[in-house]
Amino acid sequence: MRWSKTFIHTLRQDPADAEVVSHKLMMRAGLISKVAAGIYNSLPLGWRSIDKMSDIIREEMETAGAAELVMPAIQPAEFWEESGRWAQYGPELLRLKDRHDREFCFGPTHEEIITDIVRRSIKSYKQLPVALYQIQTKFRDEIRPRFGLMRGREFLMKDAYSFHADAEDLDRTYRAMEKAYCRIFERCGLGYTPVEADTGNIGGSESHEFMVLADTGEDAIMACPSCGYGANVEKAQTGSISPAPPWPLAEGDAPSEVRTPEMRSVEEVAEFLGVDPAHLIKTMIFESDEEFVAVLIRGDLEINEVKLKNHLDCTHLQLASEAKIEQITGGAQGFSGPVGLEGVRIIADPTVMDLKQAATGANTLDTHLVGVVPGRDFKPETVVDVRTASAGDPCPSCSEPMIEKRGIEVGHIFKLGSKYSEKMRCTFLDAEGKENPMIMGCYGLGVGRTVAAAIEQNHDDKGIIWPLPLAPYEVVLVMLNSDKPEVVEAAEGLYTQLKEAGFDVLFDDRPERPGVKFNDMDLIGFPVRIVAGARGLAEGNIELSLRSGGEKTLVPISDMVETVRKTLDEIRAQLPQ
RNA sequence: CGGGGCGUAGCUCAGUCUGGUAGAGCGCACGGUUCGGGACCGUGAGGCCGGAGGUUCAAGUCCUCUCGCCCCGACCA
Repeated sequence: MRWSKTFIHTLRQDPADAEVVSHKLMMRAGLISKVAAGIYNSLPLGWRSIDKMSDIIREEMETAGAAELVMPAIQPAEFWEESGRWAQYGPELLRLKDRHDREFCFGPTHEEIITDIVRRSIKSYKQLPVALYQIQTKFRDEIRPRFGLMRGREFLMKDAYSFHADAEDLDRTYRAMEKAYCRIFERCGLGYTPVEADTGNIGGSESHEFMVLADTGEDAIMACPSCGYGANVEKAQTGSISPAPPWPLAEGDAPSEVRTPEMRSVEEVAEFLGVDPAHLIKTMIFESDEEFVAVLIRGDLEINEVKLKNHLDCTHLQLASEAKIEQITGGAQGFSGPVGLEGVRIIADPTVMDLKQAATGANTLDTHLVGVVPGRDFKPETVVDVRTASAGDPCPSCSEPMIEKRGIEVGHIFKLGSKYSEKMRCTFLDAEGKENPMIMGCYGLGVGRTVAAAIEQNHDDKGIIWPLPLAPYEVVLVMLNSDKPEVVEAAEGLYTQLKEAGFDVLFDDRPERPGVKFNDMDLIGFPVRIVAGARGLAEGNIELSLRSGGEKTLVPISDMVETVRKTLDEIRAQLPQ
């Protein structure tokens, strides 16, 4: 392709509305442009990278035994009503009506449709398993889209679904998908880590996320350097947390009230009372779908809302407002406690119940209770792990301290079980002639997000440094001094040769000044650069260099095709095939 | 939805506090000089100052309402 014939428009400055580096660079390099919040054009250059990403995904999906299909973006509400998600899904689901007033949605995911497809055709265990995938545009009306392709509302996703006669068979496909995902990210040259994950509102039993490691990642990951355990903080377990230090105050038969004016934070209260923050019972009032709950955690720890949400099995969960807290506890925010608290369920983290003596809010303004004994002075309805893991906590499998990393969730695989197949009666007859719901898995991968993550991980202050497999063009041929006929002749000739040799090459044939061309070349980040200019050609040479670094080499024009081939082979040799 | 910020030329921004007839740099067009790391000189085109109301002799600037965009939180590929 010739630069003059395609559509590449780079920006000199960072766009005002871009914050993270991948977003800035994708805009500046002319890969994407914005249409509305979270909605982007994929421009020719950007689309080439996305297309290459898609092809890698296709190859690995086929290897994993999945067949490609495409389902509609617009889906009738009836399927969603069948699965129960029409009511469950919040405003994130874009709902629309056709001219006959029939209800539809723009698909945020395709469990319902795929389940319908499979239930129509598959009737016997002999026809299982089935695995299907598509690469298709999704729409999720995210509360807050951000960071360009990192979290768009409209985005390209690969979603695969598998159907099985039993859990063991699902496990085989799940492992095959896990492996396919690893290969996809490895082939792109990305640093990633699979982690245990929460299933969110997709549902199911087991789930892993694939995280591309990047400081700008939106997700926190707890990882164990010694045994390799890794989990999203939302999901992360910990080994046993060290107990609170010995209680430094006198022990009584009942809690006693202490005035603590204006002291709302754990630190303030602990210091004032002369106890450790770990001696405090932090009491948080949450509002879920239909009720309020009081959640207790040790003062030095944090509540994990995802764990709590899963325990409560609710779709919405938020901290109660100040007014509600006063109404429920009878005291002001910051002075809540479990002693004498009635009318709400009390849920306690095990670390709270381990306390021998504790201090907590008295449900009265400016007052705390000390000498509180869990089990004696209050009894929670349930004791369950609702703690957020943090760096330094012991690993749940080997007890070594864990570290925290940040990552971009580029893939997420789930064991769905029979959640959808039961509701939608997607069943098969087993060898005994008995009807069973199929066991399902689903496997998502953000295509554009992975490309954005690749940039996040591969750039310098001049621009993108594409991993070869995702580069919009593997090779750029830059023609300098286009006013000199001998240069034009040589560059045109070389371009023809490179094309005929089958290389993925872009020919920068613009009559721009050298500085402009060099800067664009660095910004876009083509892996292999060939520069043809009067200076080198005077000696019969053309320059070759790599975006990733290293020296420029002078290559006789007649050897260039062979040199490019060798260079590309060397780069490819570094990547898994 | 809660909190914060921003909408002025194609892009990045000044001008808004203190009201007085619209600015810069880049880009674009034309002419000239340049030509291996975003050149220089000259000339020029380009604006309903996001939109609607209001206050005022006068509004980009003050007030009210709206729409859009960005950032922090809850959601997620």
